[in-house]
Amino acid sequence: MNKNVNELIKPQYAQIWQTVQLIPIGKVACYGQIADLAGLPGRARLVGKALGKVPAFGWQKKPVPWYRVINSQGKISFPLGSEYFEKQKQLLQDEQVVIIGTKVKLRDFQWQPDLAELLFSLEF
DNA sequence: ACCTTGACGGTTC
DNA sequence: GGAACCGCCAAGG
Repeated sequence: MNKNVNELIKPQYAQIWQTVQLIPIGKVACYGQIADLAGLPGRARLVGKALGKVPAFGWQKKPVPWYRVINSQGKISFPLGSEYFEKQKQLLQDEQVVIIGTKVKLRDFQWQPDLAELLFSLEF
């Protein structure tokens, strides 16, 4: 039909990846928050699944900053001490995000998207 | 078509 | 704080 067929095969993933790309450097977002912004309210688990399938070399020529997504309690969702836990922690700290123990202070670092800006960026 | 799997979230105790 | 429980539902087998 058209060249967007690839995106239509897994439309949910595409929307999720696109939304994650909007999280600014030095900020974090929750799985549920991304789901809501992507137009998939209540599907936080799907966000986790989609992030697990992020293309290693980016998507639409841009990287998907998967590490800026954490759970609603401000915690990294990988098992403490696992390879990916450490990797995510490191990448966040590289962006000056402060992690106390295993938690990020959401009050200070959670992304608060500007509605107008969002409407401009997302075209569903 | 049925069953299991999730990088989850909220509610409750 | 934290642990147990349950609802959620697309995707993949």
